[in-house]
Amino acid sequence: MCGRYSFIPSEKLFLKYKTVQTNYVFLPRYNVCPGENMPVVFKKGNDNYFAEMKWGLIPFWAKDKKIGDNMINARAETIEEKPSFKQPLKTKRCIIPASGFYEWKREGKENVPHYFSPANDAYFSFAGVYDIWKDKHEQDIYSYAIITTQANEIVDKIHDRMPVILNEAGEEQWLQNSNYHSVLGLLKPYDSKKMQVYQVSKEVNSSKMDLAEFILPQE
DNA sequence: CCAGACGTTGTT
DNA sequence: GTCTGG
DNA sequence: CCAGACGTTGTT
DNA sequence: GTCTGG
Repeated sequence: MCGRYSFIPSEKLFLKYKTVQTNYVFLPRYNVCPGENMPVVFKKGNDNYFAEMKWGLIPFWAKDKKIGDNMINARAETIEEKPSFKQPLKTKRCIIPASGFYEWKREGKENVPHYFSPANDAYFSFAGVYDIWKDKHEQDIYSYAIITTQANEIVDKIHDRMPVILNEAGEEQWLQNSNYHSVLGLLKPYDSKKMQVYQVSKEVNSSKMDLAEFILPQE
């Protein structure tokens, strides 16, 4: 899945993604929810840029932008076949930087949130696709979906799906405007030794709250 | 041919 | 049960 | 992803 | 826009 994540900005972002620096204002976020506007890295020409995009991919041909509410994730296993994702896969690949992500473990009637974060790095690079939709004023609306894959050994204890996370070598390959067949191999579960997990407060379940304590281990 | 969908997740 | 809002 | 709503009328 | 189902 991947329906919530965190994003704690730092100067490292510009170095890591070799982006052209802009006036983009980054705010620390501990509970990013579907539908929100968040920074995403994409390539334009030979340069990488940050752009603010809405989480939930609205296909360029959509008549109603609400279709994007259902497009927060794209399954790696079927992304090539899906009308909403096949064209973005070819020409509109992007990276969503994240400090960590949440997955819920179903325990009877309870949903128990767990937080996954990098063991060493500052950020995860989620593999994503985006699209550009025009609203009634011909304004470009950018939106994105996070690609998911089967869980690795550490995530599998909590949940059976996880976001595709790119390693350093994969990041630039994914953004490059190359034949998409050559990057499909990147859509694999991440090395579980490069991440950690712990249970966190159920307060994160409420999308209305966004507190730094959400990413701390629950005692 | 036209009409209608276009998605993932989890749960049953 | 299913949709909407965050 | 989870939480919360899910409806209409008339009156203030 | 493009595919599927009827």
